[in-house]
Order: sequence, then structure tokens, then C-alpha cells
Amino acid sequence: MSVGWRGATTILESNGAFDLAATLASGQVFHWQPCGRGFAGTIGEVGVYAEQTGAVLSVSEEAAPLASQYFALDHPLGEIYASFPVDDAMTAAVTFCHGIRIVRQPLWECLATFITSSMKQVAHIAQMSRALRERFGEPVALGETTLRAYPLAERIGLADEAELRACGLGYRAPNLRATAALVASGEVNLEDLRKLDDDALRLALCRLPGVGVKVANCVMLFGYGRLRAFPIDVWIERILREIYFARKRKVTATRMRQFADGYFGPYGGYAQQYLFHRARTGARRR
DNA sequence: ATACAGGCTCGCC
DNA sequence: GGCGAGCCTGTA
Repeated sequence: MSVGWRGATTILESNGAFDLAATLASGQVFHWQPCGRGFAGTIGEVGVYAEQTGAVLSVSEEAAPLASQYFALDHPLGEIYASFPVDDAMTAAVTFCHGIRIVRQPLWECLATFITSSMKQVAHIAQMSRALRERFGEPVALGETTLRAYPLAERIGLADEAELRACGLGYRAPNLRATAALVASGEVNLEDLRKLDDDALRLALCRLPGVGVKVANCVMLFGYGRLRAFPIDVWIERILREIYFARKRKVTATRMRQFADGYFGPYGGYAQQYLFHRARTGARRR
């Protein structure tokens, strides 16, 4: 989208720092597009324009409460930083990622997106997500332009595998379809799962086709707001091995999970996101 | 070009 | 419970 937003906006306050651009680029969410001096995207079925100038964040008026919730502006960032373990890697990550927030995504959209994410780079996840939206998503007006909402589970549940493969999903297609059908039929109610504690929620999510521990942790963190959830992907695994297990030969996945849960504490998900984002975009690879 | 990506599942030990 | 192999597809 090349045309800037010209409608009315509302200024939002945040509890501590907020960096809109860094948050949107940190690999939690994949569909926001640069638009004018800000970004355009959808939150559920609502089109949103958001723009940040200095410390001032403004969003399209009718989306204000929704955006405030989505961007988790209530998270106590100062308190979260204070809870992190003190070591060189964390210190560097906080400096680099200052103001990134763990967003609260709509549950189905978050679950579906991370089912499609396995063995994929960010660019390709965004591409699959766009293809799904364009093919199956409902149009969403934003000023003069039209965006597309993430397709409902009902719609994806009805799609056949070939249609999904045409969106680039590959072997993920049957998993996404099957999970969509479970959600659409009501056999699995994602909202009801909110009442479960972390371990029970993880187990429930892992029963869905295409969802293992890593994807479950992403959905817990980015959808359910479980800030202790600590997804371990290849980037984080590399960091844990190099920095926190530097002298160990073999470290099993179970051992690594136990370490992360104890070491990074109640806001481990934030720590993970910061380590991850810095490793991906900041620290130079060798 | 061929390896490799922000994994899940299955079969085996 | 741990390990290895196969699975789709785009990118570097």
C-alpha cells in the first residue's frame, strides 16, 4: 500500500516503552505492511492504521481500544526487564530490542499462522499468510483501501488440500485443514482453553494436527498471553547452546526446556523474543 | 545448484 | 524418553 492514511487517529498511552516498527518486525506477526508513515494491517476483522512518531503512537480512531489490547500496551515493560536474569546476552538483547512488546493476537489466526510456520523463514511465512488471506479472507475496509482478514476456520476447514497447497503450504496443508475443521465444528473451542493452566493448555494445543511443543508455545505466547511460554526454535536453540551450554556436549530438548523455564523466569517469553530478535537481525553471524 | 529454513509425526530403540 | 528419517517449497 502506497497511500498514507488520512483519517482520524487516536493517541494511545503505553505502560513503559513501545517500539511499533520493531514489534511488527520481530517475527510474531507477519501481515502488517508499510503504509505512509506507519503500518496498515488487520486485527481480527477490523482494519487498522498505526503510526509512531517519537514516543507518540496513534491509531485509526475506531480501532483504538482493540489496538491497545493487541499491542499489549498494558504489559509492565519496566517490571518485565527487571525480572530478567542478568547476563551479557540478556543485557545486549534488551538494549537492542527496547520497546518490543509481545502482542495479543486473535487465537485462531495465531494458531493457524504458526501451524504454517514450520521449517519456514519469515519471508515465506508472510507469503503463505498473504496467499491465504487473498484467497479465503473476507475483505476489510480501511479508508480508501481494502485489506483482507485472516480466513476464518470455517472457511479453511472447507477448503480442499489442493487449494491450500496452491497457497504454498506443502505438507502443512492437511494439518491446517484438519485443525481448522476441529475449530470450526466446535469440537475444539480455543476461547475455552483460556481457563487452563500453562501445562494443560500446552497439552491441549499439542493434540491439534500440526502442533508440537514449539508451535504450542508460540500460540501460548503470542495468542494466549502466557508470558512464561518459551518457544525453542533453531535460533534460540543455537543461542542456548552457545551461551548457556557452552561446555556441554549433548543437551537434550527436554533438558533445554527445563533450563529455560527456570532461568528466564515468569517473563521468559519476553526474554526469548528479545534473544531471538537480536540473533536474527542484530548480532552478526559467523 | 544443493543445502537449508523460526517442525511435526512416525517408527524404532 | 531419545534419536533418525521423511515431508513440501522458496530462498540464499
